[in-house]
Amino acid sequence: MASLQPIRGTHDILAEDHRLYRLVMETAYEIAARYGYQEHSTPIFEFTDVFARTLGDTSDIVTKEMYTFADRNGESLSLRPENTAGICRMFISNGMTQQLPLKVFCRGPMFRYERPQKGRQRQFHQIDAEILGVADPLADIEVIALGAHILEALGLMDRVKLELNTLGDTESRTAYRVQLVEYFNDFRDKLSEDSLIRLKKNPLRILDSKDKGDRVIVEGAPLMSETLNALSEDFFGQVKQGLESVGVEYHIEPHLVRGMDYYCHTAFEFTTDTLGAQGAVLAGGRYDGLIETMGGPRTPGIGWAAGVERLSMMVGDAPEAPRPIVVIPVGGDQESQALIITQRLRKAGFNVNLGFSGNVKKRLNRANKANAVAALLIGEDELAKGVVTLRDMETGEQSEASLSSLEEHLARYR
RNA sequence: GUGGCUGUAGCUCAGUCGGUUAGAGCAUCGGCUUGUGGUGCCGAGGGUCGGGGGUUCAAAUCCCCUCAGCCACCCCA
Repeated sequence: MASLQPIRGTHDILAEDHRLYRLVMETAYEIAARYGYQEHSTPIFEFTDVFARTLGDTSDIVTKEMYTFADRNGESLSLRPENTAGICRMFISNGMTQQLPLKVFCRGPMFRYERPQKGRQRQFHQIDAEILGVADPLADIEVIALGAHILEALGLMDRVKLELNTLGDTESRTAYRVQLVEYFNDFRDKLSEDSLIRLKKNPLRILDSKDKGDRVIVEGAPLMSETLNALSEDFFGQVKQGLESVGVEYHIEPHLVRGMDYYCHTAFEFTTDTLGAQGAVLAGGRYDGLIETMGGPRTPGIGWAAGVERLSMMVGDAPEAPRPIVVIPVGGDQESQALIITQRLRKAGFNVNLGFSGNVKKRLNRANKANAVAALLIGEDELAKGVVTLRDMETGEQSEASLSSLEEHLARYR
């Protein structure tokens, strides 16, 4: 039994879910295309280093959630836990520096070894939008506006809230970090165990803690906004202003930080309270130093990722499956004719199903279950007259349709 | 990695003071209708009671282990 189950945290995506996922992904893709983003794909696995070096050795994703294994050459490989590192690697590998600014749309499966729960699986799917090569806040504004546009198109805006923060540039963040450590050091005996570790490795993340005790302490912590240098403050100001000018509402969330180390300046997250404990629906930020860290030319970047399963859960209902016209040979002798007609109609652009076996009753029954719009009954009598019987499956009305002009008779079922 | 709840037919679920062949609804298949679906009537098939071990004359029911699902912590999309 164990071997016939899918691996924990993975599942088969059946037809209905696929329709829903496609709706989400296609909507996102089409809108991104309007903004000039083109779809790219990177492999679902990379040298482990691609993720380990970029995500930072403090992130949980790298330290305990990656599927890492040695291939037959002993090379350490990992299934991608997110897409940004891969995109930056693609940018460097393909020498795409001449194509800047580069707007990338991606979609595909990601893998994280986590305990599954609502809105969280070990294999899940993300859509992704990134702009490489634009240091200007206009890029931040565009990328966030794109995210908002997609959420709006999916009808989710009323259940989603945009949280916005800045992490500042390196100078501001370093200064802030010093302040934070100083502040939290006074509460060493009161901080949660996790946060004590964070204090050493990545103090900013204490701000994000859900521990009740921590939260009280965090209340009194100094704010990033107080240590921002002029440049960072100006940058953030432009982002906010730009968002206002295009009508994207946001809420400043001073404690919003990012899990990955490579982020700077703008950090944002569209969150919801409709997905249980999983709040983040579409989240991202600016990562100006990332490509350089990987060994590429100094190239700014900003982007976001969104969980397809999470978006789908919020959208709720899957679109209906396409409704076919069903071709039914009345007897065995008409089967070859039925096949020819079926194929002819398919080539003419109709959605057509040829029932595979059984008498008329069975085939009609199956047509009904397939939610057919119409059935074409092809029997001896019909063929003798050069017609088929066209049955509307909604009304039950039947009429004769001449074989020569079948396409016209069926026009309304297209 | 930690904690709570759950696991009986394809699906949703009954069934536990342990006791003969484990039930229902829906779904499936067949018939009433050998050229006509959706509603009706009749009938049939389908279950290692998640898996393993233990207690017992006897286990779906009690105990232990394990796997999986859900939810939460954690983390994040």
